[in-house]
Amino acid sequence: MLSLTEENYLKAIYHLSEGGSKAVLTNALAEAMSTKAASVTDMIKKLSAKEVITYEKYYGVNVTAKGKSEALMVIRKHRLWETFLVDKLGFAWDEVHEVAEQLEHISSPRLIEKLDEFLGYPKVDPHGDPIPDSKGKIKVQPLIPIDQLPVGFHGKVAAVKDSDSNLLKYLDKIGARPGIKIKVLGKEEYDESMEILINDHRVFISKAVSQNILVVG
Amino acid sequence: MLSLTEENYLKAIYHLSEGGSKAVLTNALAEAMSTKAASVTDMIKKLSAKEVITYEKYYGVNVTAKGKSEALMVIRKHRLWETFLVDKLGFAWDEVHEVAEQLEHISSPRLIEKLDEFLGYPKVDPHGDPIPDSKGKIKVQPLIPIDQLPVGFHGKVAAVKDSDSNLLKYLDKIGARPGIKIKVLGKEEYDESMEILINDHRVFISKAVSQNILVVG
DNA sequence: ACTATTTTTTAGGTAAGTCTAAAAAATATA
DNA sequence: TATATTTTTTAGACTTACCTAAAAAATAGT
Ligand SMILES: [Mn+2]
Ligand SMILES: [Mn+2]
Ligand SMILES: [Mn+2]
Ligand SMILES: [Mn+2]
Repeated sequence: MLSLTEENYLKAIYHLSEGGSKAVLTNALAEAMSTKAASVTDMIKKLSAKEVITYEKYYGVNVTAKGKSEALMVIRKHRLWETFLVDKLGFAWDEVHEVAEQLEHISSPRLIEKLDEFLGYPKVDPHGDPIPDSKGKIKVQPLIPIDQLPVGFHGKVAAVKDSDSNLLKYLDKIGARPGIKIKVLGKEEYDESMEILINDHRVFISKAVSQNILVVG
Repeated sequence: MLSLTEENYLKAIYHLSEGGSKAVLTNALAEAMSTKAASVTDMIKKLSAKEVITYEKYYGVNVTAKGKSEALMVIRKHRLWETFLVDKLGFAWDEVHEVAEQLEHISSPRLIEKLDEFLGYPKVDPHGDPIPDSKGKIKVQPLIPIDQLPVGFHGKVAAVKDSDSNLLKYLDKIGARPGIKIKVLGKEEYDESMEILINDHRVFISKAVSQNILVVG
């Protein structure tokens, strides 16, 4: 149905529309896809013809119900493969994203159901991101980056941003993994750095780090 | 280096050149790729430019050392994935080929080494085909289809042809799997059908079946 | 309200991989 | 050897996904 490229565009549109209720704009999508606005306009016409998005000229695009379902299937595959790579093959969590970007396009409903079963029907991927079930149902929890939390807050790490490999390496080093207890010990107004208690260790982290550690809101 | 399409052409050329020492002809390749001769001519120019084959106009192509190595890596991936699907995910051996055709193009040296380790460094895939090692070394045993064997021969099934899903379903039903003992009980000259002893059962099989069951020559 | 700037779309073009139809080369036949 | 047939290549065209440059629409500034 959708080509590999179309799947990637649709996934990007879905992610950009998460949270915000506004339409996804051409330039934002071009930025996300590392491509040019003209290419985006070409592609959104195709996706619109395939009825996975609605498109109004100059006003951006919205994902349809059909499109959301297809996007969630790609995301399901991505996160199941990441889980496989970490849990079964022993990959580090900072090594899986690029490979999962390829594996998410393998087309075989049977494969993904068998993989899900093999992994024990995981609810979240190695970075704490929820895995949509076979019907496309996803548990959306509002997550808050810890840089926005007050001093004294304590809870558990729910997820981390999985975009940057070097960030993930550092988060792993300080023990900031999903499920780990975390407490905000202090905040520095000047540079928005903070001191946290994690894994029974006091750690100072900059905002560049703290905005990538998420707790349930 | 090579695109998905180029990988598929190269693999087909490699398979067509196996056994025979002659150059692979345009029409044979077109047939194997389910495409037209004109498309093949275009592609072999590209593969020749990338030095994975040598090409002489009107006389066909040959795989270079570099090309053989690249083809064997694709075949290695295909067979490791088939083994994963059967051994770990519980696929039947007639269900894996199409999915492996997709998975063989995933590009990640680390992934394939980890997968090999996870599977316990298998020597053959579910159909008995040898899996090239990480250096591209493959154990080539001369295999003979049992329709060419004399009455009275006994040995073990080494491999089966994995091309047709319905054939594989039937072979599985009569128990013709790699490693199973087999004996030729009788041959009928008229239609080249034969009676074999397999799995302690006498089975009559037509040539269409017997030419797809292979033993070590 | 009228420019100026930014954003988006359109126009036209490229590369990969495919096709059909026609030309060229190789092979088979008489 | 000359002709007929088969095989292969070339020519020209289509689709997908991309690009640059120019036009059009929307937004911002005065
Ligand atoms: Mn990821
Ligand atoms: Mn992830
Ligand atoms: Mn196969
Ligand atoms: Mn096989």
